[in-house]
Amino acid sequence: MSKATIYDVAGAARVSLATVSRAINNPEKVKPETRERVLRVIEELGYKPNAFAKGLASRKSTTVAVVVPDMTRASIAEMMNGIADIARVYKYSILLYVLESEDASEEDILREIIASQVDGILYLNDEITEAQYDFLKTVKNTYQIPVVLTNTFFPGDDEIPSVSIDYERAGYEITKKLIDEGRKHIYMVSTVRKYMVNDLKESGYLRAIEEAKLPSKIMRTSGRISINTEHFNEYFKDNEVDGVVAVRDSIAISFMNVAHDNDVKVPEEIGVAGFQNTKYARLARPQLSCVDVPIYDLGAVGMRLLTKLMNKEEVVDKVVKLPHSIVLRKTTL
Amino acid sequence: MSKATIYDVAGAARVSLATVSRAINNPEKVKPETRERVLRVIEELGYKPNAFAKGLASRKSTTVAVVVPDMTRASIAEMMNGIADIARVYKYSILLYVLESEDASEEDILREIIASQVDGILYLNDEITEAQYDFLKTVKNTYQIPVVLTNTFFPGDDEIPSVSIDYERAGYEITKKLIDEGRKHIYMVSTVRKYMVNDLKESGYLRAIEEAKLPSKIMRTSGRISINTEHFNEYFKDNEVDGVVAVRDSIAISFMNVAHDNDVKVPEEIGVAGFQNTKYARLARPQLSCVDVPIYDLGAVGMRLLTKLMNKEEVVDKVVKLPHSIVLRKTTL
DNA sequence: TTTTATGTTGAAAACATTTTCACGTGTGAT
DNA sequence: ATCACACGTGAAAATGTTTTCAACATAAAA
Repeated sequence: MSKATIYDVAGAARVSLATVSRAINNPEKVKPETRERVLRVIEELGYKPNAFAKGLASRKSTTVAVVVPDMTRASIAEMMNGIADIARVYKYSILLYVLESEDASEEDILREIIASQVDGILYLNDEITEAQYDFLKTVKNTYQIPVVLTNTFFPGDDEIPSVSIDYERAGYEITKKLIDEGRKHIYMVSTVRKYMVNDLKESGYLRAIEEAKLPSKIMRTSGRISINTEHFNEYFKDNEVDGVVAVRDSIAISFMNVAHDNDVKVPEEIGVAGFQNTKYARLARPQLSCVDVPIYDLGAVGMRLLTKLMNKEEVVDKVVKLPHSIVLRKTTL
Repeated sequence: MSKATIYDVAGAARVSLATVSRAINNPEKVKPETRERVLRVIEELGYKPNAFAKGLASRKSTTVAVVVPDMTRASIAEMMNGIADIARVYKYSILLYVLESEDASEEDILREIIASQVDGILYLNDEITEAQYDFLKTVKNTYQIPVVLTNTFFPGDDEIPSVSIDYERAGYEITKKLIDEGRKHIYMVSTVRKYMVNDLKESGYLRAIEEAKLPSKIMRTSGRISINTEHFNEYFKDNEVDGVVAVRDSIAISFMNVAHDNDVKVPEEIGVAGFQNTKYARLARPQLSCVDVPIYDLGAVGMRLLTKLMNKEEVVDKVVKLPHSIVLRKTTL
């Protein structure tokens, strides 16, 4: 019952351990005839190499660690799909580390990851502090483990490869769209907590607004729906608004719902746009215009890049920006 | 630089390998004084036991495999959070296996999982065929690896422990709610593809409908939004409907949007309810009434159950049903 | 004082592979 | 005929732990 070992296979195939190992890992180094025989025995016995012994002896794990802040975010889940698909084709297993909400002794987790002997690390946080980045660099350098950042990057440094999109430009473009519709009071709704990617979206917004010599206004909100609602209601009392770019689809929709309750028409009186193109965007009424972020691809390309690094293939572009697009639906003119 | 081994620690602390190992794993078996010394050296050297060697020697991995069909589903991601939290407290690592969309040679994946020497398997599919279930049983029995099903179960067999909710009752209750509002033409919107959990929701619906001697009607739709829309529009032409229970929040919302386009008022003319209580439900306008499924808990409890099994603790309830609730918002009276 | 039990430690075996090295054996070049 | 070389194979070392067993010291019991 309990698992067959390489000894069993060697015995049954009347060869040495070395040959069995080679038949599996370097098929070209063993005579076709013998290989056949070994493979047949392997099949019969249902033999599968023990991953621990293999990892120990070869000092390779064919496993990558994927570090995520919180699975719940729609973007993370979709990225995981991309990662998993590519991981499968390159035969890597995925060790998943979900960071603890706050206290997050991240260094400890990284140490644990190192102890687990992964061949590479995929880091999926949409925010990264300088300290974290530096620590990742030391991990990379002292342990020689490739690391790639997905959906973030560290501005002004490309030591750690990254794949993301040009959020600044996306922010610019979507804002520009509202400007071109003739809107004059366009707000950006961002988050209280500072995320690097949201910062970039804000800069893009600002660039477009300044270029058009319009007044800029950034409104910060928590992610919580009920709080948002109150918050937005205040705004409708006190301000005139005819356009909103939100950093997330869900925030845009929240806002739109409040607009509706205040009897202002979308998109006639106010144009609304979000970021990401999640399922929310199509379920909203009216359907939401937004920046489409190729989330799945972000994951897939990130993983692919990591495989190259792990194989010590040469990579030309260490910081890759995937193309985004603007999808226009019913919340803009 | 490169990782310190147990030898380095033993050398520096002037003890044998065995003592170092014990200081880590069975602290009570080593004199406090020596233990101190060893631990200090470990700290200094930044020593972390090599996971492979450890796994090989102990024949334990403190790793569980989590098998999921598709990360994108909102429920899966949230369950992962619960799983990860519990895994962390019990010091288990998570090896993630995302099943390939279709061809899914599931047996192969399970073999791979076994080779990877995990201590337990958490299976998160919302559907399970008899063949799959049988295979899981043989895995469990021949390899002695505990398996637990999360958010599914196999009716009429409790050999493999499971944690889910009573979908039949939930279906009954939510339908009953619409009936109690005086609605007479209540439809259930389910999926074309047969999922076990959806079957259960349907039975619950049918039980309530029959009890009230009302006509029953189950409408099947794909999950795709654009197709749904067309489909639902047809219904509005040909049928009278005053209530809808959908098997997923997103389907309920799709339906509601179509209702809106056909100028029928929710909840006055038609009551709508969904399942899950995802973020969609609160973002919808009007906010969706639905069955609240404790997704996070499903994951957490499933993982906890698995830890018990792995530690060979006795478990009293092999099939656990978590409590659900009905959350009433604005799409019902 | 001798025996017995208890607590602390080290030596060595076990875990299941990969990989290095050396050894034939046959083949083409000199 | 000899040399060089490639090919196919096996023996054994190496990988870094845990665990069993025995040894030793010390304390308690007789």
